[in-house]
Amino acid sequence: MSKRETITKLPQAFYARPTLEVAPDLLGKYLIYKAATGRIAARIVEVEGYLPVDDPACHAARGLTRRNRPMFGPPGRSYIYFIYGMYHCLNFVTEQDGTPGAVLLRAAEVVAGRELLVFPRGGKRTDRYPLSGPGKLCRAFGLSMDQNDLDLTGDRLYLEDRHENDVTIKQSPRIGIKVGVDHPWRFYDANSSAVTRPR
DNA sequence: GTAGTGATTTTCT
DNA sequence: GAAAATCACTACA
Repeated sequence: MSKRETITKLPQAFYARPTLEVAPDLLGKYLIYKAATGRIAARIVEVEGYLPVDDPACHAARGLTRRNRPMFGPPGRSYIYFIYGMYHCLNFVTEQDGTPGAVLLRAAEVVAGRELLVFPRGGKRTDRYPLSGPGKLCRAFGLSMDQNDLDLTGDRLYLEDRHENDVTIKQSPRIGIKVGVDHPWRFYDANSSAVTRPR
């Protein structure tokens, strides 16, 4: 306990900012999820921003739909969608209420609750299995549509600020999209080995 | 080691 | 009916 070790839950005001300000700030923060079986904590190392304007890759680019409705709501909530018939992706809603914007969580390092994670092939080789990818991450956490539109200032799913400053932030184009690739809105911690590997 | 493709279902046109 | 903010497996060098 040398320095300040105050751990604070990120307030709604943290999310109520432009997406491109929130996204890099998320690196080095900790994601806490209280599952039915216990508590999981992971350090965020890779995210992508999806903006309300000038972003054809954003789900909200074509207006409000049933799926992207949480993005149009108030900030500080979760937005989870199902894709490719088998994977879920977790986002944090940003911007003001009524303005669609979100940050996709792409990769994290588990620091607590590793034994609670769900892995492919029935849970073999759980050691050192990286949460490198949005689909993997949600599967490991057991996230599904049941956790969609949760309040991130609540107790079930939230982020902690542990005041880490040893994050080397880099940015690059986003991954897995076909339009809007020219926007470098992916942010990651260059010190982490859990970030998505380039193809 | 890299490259290519099947899986599988929700959502929107 | 087609596409989707992905992953893991298979084939081949």
